[in-house]
Amino acid sequence: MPEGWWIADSPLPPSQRGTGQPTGASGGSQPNTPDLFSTPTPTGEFDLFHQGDNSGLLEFSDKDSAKTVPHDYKLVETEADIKALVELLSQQQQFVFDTETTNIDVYSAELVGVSFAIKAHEAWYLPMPAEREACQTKLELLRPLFENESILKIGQNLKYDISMLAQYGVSVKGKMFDTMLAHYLLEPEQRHNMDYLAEVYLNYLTIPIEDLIGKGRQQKTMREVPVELVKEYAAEDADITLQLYEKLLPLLKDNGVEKLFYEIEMPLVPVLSRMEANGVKIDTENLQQISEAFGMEIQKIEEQIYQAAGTPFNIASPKQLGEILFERLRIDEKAKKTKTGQYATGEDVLKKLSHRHPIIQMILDYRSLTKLKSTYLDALPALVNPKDGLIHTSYNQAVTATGRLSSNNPNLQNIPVRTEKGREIRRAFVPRSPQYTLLAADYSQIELRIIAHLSQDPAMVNDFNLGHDIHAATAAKVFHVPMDQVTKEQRSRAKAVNFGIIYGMSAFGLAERMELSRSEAADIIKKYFEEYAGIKEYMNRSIALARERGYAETILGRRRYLRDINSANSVVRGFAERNAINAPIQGSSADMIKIAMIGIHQELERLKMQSKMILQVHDELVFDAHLDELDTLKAIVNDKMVNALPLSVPVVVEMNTGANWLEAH
DNA sequence: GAAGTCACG
DNA sequence: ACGTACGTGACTTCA
Repeated sequence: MPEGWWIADSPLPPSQRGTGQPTGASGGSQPNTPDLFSTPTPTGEFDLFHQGDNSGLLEFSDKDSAKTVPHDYKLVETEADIKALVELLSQQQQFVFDTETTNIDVYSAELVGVSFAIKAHEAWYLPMPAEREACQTKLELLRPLFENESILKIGQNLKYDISMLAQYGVSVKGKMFDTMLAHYLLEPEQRHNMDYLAEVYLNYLTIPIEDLIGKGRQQKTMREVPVELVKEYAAEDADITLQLYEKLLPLLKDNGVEKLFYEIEMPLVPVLSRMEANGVKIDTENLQQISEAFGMEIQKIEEQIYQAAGTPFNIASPKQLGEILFERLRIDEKAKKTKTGQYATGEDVLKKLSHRHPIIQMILDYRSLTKLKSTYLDALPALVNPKDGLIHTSYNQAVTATGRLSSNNPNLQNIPVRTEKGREIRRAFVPRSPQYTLLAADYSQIELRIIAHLSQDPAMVNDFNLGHDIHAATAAKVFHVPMDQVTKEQRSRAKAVNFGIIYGMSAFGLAERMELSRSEAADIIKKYFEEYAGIKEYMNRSIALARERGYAETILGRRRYLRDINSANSVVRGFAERNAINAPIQGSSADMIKIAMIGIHQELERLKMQSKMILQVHDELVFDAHLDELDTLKAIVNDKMVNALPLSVPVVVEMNTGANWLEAH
């Protein structure tokens, strides 16, 4: 990524956004697409392609506006036909492709077929043989197409297709357009699946996949479905994706997110695909040992809890636990209730009651141990891929409202670190072989640096420019003591305030978390804003701007629509206002690390390095670093992370290596 | 499938 | 007078 990043185009008011926008809660307002449905009735031309079934008709099941759309979906089977198709596609500037597979998990899926489209209402489907060698041979005919740098590849959730083809040694190259990611930038908080997009933007109901493979216990794989049916389904997906591309393309520009799309989100797709494929080595024996030890400890605590309660019960049931604590033991006469009327038994509630009865601490211990055991110790070993012995997480690029990634199956972005016992789990994240070591690189205080940059508050900018410990510097200002005389307590409180700032906290919220009275908390906040007046002004500006525009935006113009920002309900409006403060900060940080990831990936490729980027945890990147490359890798990682998105304060990256993730921290 | 809880940044 | 810090995903219980 080149230096000298751009400032987002000046935004259009919401009223000038594209007409195809689903709008918040009232997302039902559907754009009219008369051109699509005014297509002439089938001519003899279409009859040439009819297969003797009803493939020319798509009927709307639950729409009053049942319509007939003529289409032309062709099965391509013979080698001659495939070659002719490849020839045709290779002359295009762009094409849509979509893979059909036997499984949603790429690492246990086989290719079943590939569909293509280059213009609306037409598509091709190529079934692939079940036999691996034959499938590979057939795929070789398509390789030049996917690897052609000069053709734009269009798809819906391209990471899946790219990962799938990579399993067969085919790398998809050239510029890309993912309709899912395009829509994510336009409406990050809406859904982005194809069925939804087709309905909203094309007023079109797609064939439900359940119609083919069934659902529940007796679900089939795509391989077991008659090829004529798969053809209809797969070709439709390619066709719809093409039509969505045509709708979404102009909207990216209209909404000022074109650059973000082509220079960040799209280039990130193959990077994430590769990171997922790289995988992470887990020391499962280590985890199993800890699990056994935890199991015995849990059993002991369980008995103590039953003893203290005077009866056995299901400790994992918040309902039963609440009744034991607040009805049987009467630990708190005015116990807090949840919104459904149950007793609240969350950690923050229990902690405040821990002095009242010894059972409380036992329950907290029980909870933390069972959490660690079920979510990590027992779950992770079961997710190791038997083919390569590695764990492959999946990064979702279109989930969060702010532009962050999320990780699932398993989530590797919430591996324990805060408590002593939990932290031990990180020892089980190890290098893939003895020739490797783990390198962890994380941005230091990135969100506060972004606030300093956005607000240009002189005091905070100065603290960062002088390389001060920001929380200590804040404590010195708020508590009126010299920097070198700040106590741990003062620093810790200042840190809590700095965090609160990022989230748009209230005095009440701060008091809750710092165990201060509300007035003490209010006092600290008051002093904070006296010292950092620019921060307060920035927060007010963020809210005012969101009010005017209807959205908040990051440094690079990533938007989050805040439809409640003018709500008459102060609670609802308060949420939107805090989002107006937080989204640009959290989102700019997300933009920054995405740019860094793309830059690092390109360098690793260019230099044909063996080191692998394996994890992203919001402000941290983890690498399986080849020992011979360690110095080079560190230099690349630092350079790309520090220079990804220059701020008006220094961006600092901390790096460490170790024999496991815990030691690399 | 919702609710409650808790793991992370 | 009101409710109360941002963003996620996984597990368990229970209707």
